[in-house]
Amino acid sequence: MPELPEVETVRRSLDPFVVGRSVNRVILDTPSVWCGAGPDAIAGLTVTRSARRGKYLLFFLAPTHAAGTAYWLVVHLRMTGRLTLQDAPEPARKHTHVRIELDGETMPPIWLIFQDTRRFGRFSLYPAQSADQLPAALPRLGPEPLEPSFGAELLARQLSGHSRLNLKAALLNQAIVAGIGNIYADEILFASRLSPQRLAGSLDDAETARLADAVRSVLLRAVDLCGTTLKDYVDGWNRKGSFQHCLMVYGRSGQPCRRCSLAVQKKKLAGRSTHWCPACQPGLPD
DNA sequence: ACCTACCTGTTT
DNA sequence: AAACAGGTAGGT
Repeated sequence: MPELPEVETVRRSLDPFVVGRSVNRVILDTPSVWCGAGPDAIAGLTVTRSARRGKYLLFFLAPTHAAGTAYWLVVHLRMTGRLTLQDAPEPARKHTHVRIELDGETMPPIWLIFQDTRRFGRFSLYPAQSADQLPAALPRLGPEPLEPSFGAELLARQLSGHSRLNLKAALLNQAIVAGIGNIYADEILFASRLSPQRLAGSLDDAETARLADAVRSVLLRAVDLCGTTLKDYVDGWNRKGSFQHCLMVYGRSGQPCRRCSLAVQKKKLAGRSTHWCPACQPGLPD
């Protein structure tokens, strides 16, 4: 489900409703989804901030007493995870794994519910220094593509150690750029007019600039449209995204390219299904 | 730089 | 029955 635009949309939808509330209790229906410090550690702590790094969603949990320990709660939704809010207590359903009751001082309690059909998603809890310093335990992640500092120069630097990697694999590599997954990698390459088979080391300056621009523009537009709902993805209030109506190549194999009408191709690359237009994205012969 | 495993559900 | 699905960790 969730690439950067979807995770950012979930974060924005949850933030105003969870920040300022404290954890009443945590019900861990599926213990295997929880890593690091145990869920009991956050009882009584207050959510003071949400953040996102790549596809990771983070909540800072501050103690009410100065002597207490603060934590980062780090959530990764992987393929089919959903993090939603419910006004009423929600009984555990088939794929419910975590339920957190949050209390506001004057507001009635609200429930943060984690559901995940495939059970790939994870909650990780780490003792924290400060809300300004993200947990060091996150895997090595490349730059945030929506930060102002991201551009052709930074992308070229990130790609420089991977000249023999094809562009599809490069965009999927979270250590090169954080947050891009299978849908947006294909859409970014289409917008760049670059073949997914091109090698990272083969780009000239103009091509690198086009790629960097497309990374930003595609992800920004997808955030504006609240992400892509193919099947499972919804935001914190069960609302679907609408970027699925804007897809140019992903999921369109055999259909005419929306720019030139030639049939969109599909093949497995970097272990993932990859969609591209052979006319708009000329590259190596197959 | 690749492969498989992790899971369940849906599509071919 | 087999392939496939928004992702990543861990193996070779």
